[in-house]
Amino acid sequence: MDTLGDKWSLLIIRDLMFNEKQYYGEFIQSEEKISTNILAERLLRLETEGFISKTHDEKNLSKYKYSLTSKGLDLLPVLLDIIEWSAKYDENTGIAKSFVQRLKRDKEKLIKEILKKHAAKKY
Amino acid sequence: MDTLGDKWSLLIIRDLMFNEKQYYGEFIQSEEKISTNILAERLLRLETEGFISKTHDEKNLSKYKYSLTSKGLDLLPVLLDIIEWSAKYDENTGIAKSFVQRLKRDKEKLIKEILKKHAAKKY
DNA sequence: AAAACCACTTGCATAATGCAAGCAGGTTAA
DNA sequence: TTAACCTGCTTGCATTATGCAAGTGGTTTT
Repeated sequence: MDTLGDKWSLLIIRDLMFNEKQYYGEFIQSEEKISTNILAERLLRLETEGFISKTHDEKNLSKYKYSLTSKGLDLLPVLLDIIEWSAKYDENTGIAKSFVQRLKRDKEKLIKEILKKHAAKKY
Repeated sequence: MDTLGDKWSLLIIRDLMFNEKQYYGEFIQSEEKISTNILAERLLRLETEGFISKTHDEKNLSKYKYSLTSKGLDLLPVLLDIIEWSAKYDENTGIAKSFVQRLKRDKEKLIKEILKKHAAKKY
């Protein structure tokens, strides 16, 4: 996991996975305040490594839209386990308790649901 | 996950979790070649953050032994999911196929088994 | 046509990492 | 008992990554 072993890559993927973010400007506004040059470099690298893809936004052709590939989406179990761990050990994680509840109750169902949502967004 | 979002911390935890490594010198010999200053700093940080603990080796009191705390052990599901992901997308990962098989078949049982092994080592 | 927006790029300061050597405290061998 | 040795680091310095602020080029909005 050379590509993801840095401070930012996983956060970008988290934003794509759970926070409905798709545009450069949306990542910039994330609470963690990534700087613009790093964001650009990470997006390019994640694309090069096949975790995300970059397309023209169909509603506004001058904008680019980033989305997860299947390789990226397959990180969902990892992210969910990290969330579960964080809910146990990290105080101010900002994740809704109801989400953690669902996660513990039926992770498989939750996974399917999230994947479905992403599949729907593609069209 | 501020503590683990760097190049090395998770690798150290992996070595503790799966590769039976416990001593400074063993981490140094890992294939990834961490440098001594970084290893020292990471071990201290992981200990400070409660992921690992440092004790005197009972068989050789001049040596230190590192081991995972429960907070560290609770990262096991995360690590297993990463392994599962890697087995799918990363060619030369060096993980035994039999292990990945077991992982897919019955992750829960595997988790319990690994935790048991670590519990046994403490005494 | 001017202003604003969006997705970056560039330049430079600061921080993290890599590399090689050194060193302190305990153990073993002579 | 002294010297060599092992272990777990520390130190100094070069290289690389990250942070910050400003700038640029194309597009859209007014």
